[in-house]
Amino acid sequence: MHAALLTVRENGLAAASARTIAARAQANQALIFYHFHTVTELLEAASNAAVDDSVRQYRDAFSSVQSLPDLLTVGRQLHERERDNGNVALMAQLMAGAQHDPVLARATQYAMAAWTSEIGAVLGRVLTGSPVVDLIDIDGLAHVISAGFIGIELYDGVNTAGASRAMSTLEDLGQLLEVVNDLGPVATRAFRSKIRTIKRRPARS
Amino acid sequence: MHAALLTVRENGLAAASARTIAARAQANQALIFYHFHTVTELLEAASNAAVDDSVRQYRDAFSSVQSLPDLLTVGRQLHERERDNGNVALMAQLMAGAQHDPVLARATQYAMAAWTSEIGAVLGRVLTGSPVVDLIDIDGLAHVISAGFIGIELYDGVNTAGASRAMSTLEDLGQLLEVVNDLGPVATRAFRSKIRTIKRRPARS
DNA sequence: GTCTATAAGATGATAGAC
DNA sequence: GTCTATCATCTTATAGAC
Repeated sequence: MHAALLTVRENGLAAASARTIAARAQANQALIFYHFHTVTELLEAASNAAVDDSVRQYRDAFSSVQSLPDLLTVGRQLHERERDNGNVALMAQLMAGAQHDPVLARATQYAMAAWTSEIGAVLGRVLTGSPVVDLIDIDGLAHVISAGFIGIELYDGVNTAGASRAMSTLEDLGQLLEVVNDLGPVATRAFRSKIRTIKRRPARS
Repeated sequence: MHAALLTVRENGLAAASARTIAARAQANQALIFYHFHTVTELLEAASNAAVDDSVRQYRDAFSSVQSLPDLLTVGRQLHERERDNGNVALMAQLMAGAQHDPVLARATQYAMAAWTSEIGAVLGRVLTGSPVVDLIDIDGLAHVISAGFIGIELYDGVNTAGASRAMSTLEDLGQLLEVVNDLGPVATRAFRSKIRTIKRRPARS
């Protein structure tokens, strides 16, 4: 399972054949089919275990978050570590393969559900009572963040400078929420009333 | 070229072999190598042509955009059409493959540069003078939007409900910019001063 | 559980006839 | 430019010895 994840992280899903993975593990190719039936089921088992492990590692950091600036700090640390150890690239590869493979689809559903529920819980705790929740759906925001990280990671492999700029801007958007969150009572009232006029004329179709 | 794009869109990059593409075009497999040298170079040529075509189609709509609400409307229409015709899924597949293939990397660089420069130009026109540019880098925002669409499209193949929620929230974030943009003079001043205090304590490492 | 051997097929790419 | 035929290699997956 370790060799399977290493292969996808370093060489991509296309290179993750039974023979390549087995060679990396110094094991026999036939063992993969004996233990996991198919290569994709091996990837699923390995991904699920890795996700459980990563999420468990961040549970403490998440539960200590009490404010939006806290969350931005912890979120940045988490993303940097997960990106550096290749887990985001791994997820991106699996998700691309998942578009046409039901087993990989199940694996990525599991991973995304695990992360978005964690992120959503923290966001909910930090943003309750904030004027931004009048406009922004918390659960939707958790999905945007998770999916956005995947997109930016893929972009990073193609245009590193552009991706790092995108990451900075994503953090700036978090700071924008922070600014709105901390407006004084007068500005907050103006903000809320402006939201109402926009909601009366929704841009969504 | 048409058959190549259809294959990637409908069956994924893993299925885009010379034989599969040629069969779809009712052509001979060997012709691909005669005309394009390799399969990935065929994909590059096809993708570049498709991107040029799509961008040209939207140039008029983009140039008519004069306000942020305009942009959100045009942006939503553009994304819906590009998603429905499979161009976003195509880009996502190519970008995933681009992580470990220099030719596909070149193709996706071309595509992303074409889109982000268009989006960045409109954003710049619409947001100049707005208080949000004190905090948000326009070019970075264009990259976030492009990469974000890719991520959400991949997520859509795995969790349709979650992805549609993410898309709605992305639009709500656009509306948040609109709200901030349209605050009265008093609230705008409060907003700008709050940005300054946050920038003095930057969250970025 | 782990190995060898092998089936049965797909793949990129080329040589050479037309 | 287009075709057939082919090579060498890789693929998943299984049968059967140990």
